Amino acid sequence: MTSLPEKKPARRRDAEENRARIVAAAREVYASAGFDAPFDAIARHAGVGRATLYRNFPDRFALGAAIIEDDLAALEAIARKHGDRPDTFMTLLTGMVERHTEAHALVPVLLREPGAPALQALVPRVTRLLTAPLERARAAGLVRADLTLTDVIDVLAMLAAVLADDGSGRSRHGRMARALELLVHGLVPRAAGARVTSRR
Amino acid sequence: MTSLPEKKPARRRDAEENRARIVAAAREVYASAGFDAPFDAIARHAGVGRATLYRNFPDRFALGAAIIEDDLAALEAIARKHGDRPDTFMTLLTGMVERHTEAHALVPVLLREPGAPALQALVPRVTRLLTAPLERARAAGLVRADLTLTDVIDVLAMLAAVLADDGSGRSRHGRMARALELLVHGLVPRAAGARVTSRR
DNA sequence: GCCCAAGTGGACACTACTGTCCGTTTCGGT
DNA sequence: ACCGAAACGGACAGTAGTGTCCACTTGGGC
Repeated sequence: MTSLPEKKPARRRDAEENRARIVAAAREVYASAGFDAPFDAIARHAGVGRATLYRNFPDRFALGAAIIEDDLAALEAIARKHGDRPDTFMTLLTGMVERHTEAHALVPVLLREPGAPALQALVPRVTRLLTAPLERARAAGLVRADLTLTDVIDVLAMLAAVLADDGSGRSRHGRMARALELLVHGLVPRAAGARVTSRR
Repeated sequence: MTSLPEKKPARRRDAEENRARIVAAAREVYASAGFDAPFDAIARHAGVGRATLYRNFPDRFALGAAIIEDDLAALEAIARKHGDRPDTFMTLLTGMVERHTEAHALVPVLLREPGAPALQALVPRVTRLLTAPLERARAAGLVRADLTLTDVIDVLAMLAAVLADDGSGRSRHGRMARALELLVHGLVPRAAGARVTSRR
């Protein structure tokens, strides 16, 4: 069903270029103005008309999906390259922080969008990317034994939360790195017996 | 300057009631529809006209500030009650999770809003609430020695991030508690030497 | 019980964004 | 170089939210 070679009607070169420019522009605009940024602003920033944008991406979710797909591909490449090593999981986590995080931060934000069919299609791919590395990291004792995939999604959401500019002048990268550090090692000292006494 | 007793022009009873109803409604609407929820929806949910809402709160930030002020007062009471105990800091953190978190979650979200004069006025109050307990917790070794106030604000933002409904059916409370647990104890096992090798 | 100031909420004009339509331009095969 | 198809982008009408105005209602001092 996916192997029909005669399915390509041959895209025009300029159309392909425009598509790429739009995705790049969307990256920047989403990063600076948030995911709710006016569609129009993205078109203007990309130097195309709004109609062109709509022709390529029916709605903002499709556009978000395109961005995420790029990043997902990059992360999958990292995972492939690192193979079965038990620290692949941590590498993926830090990889998201390392290579500037606006777009990756969309992953958790968008995955929990209810009415976004284009995005739900990506969920299994994210699952596939993370499941095996997480399992191996757990087996090797690099992460706590009770850490689930759901936890990881939430962790990504938490990391995304510190992306918003707080006017403190600290770079996004610096804040992300610090947040990851806090998350990985926890708020309490390693040796301390402090615990969360949420109910007696 | 604040001690003029003749400054009260005597509010009317029904006006006071409406104001309270609006704040309560805003709590629910913000929680379920997010901080960007239409002002109109809040008015309708409170059973008042939009003009009444605007008369009480010139913009959504003033309304947000009113909500936060309530919660802040509650947390200040907790802090006062716990006095100098070194675990007051953790109690404040868990307190936010315990007593349903929609509104408290606004704290970090709103504190980093750039154009929100009504909110910036609350910053020193938040600072005052947290500084001493944090210091005492650090001194007692209950939290890591390098934990700063800025970190704590980011932690609050991170906790807020898991409030968004993810459709998983897990309760907000449950997710918050889990997120706090992860944050407090970290992703790596207590004994493990795993570290974030973000740059070699 | 009366009256006026305080308070109310529906109506209105305004703005920002959305999504589509259509006349014009550009690509690429011949 | 020519031509048809593909792609473009400005223009347009529709919609949702905002903030204000004003004729009407209500509380509370007298």
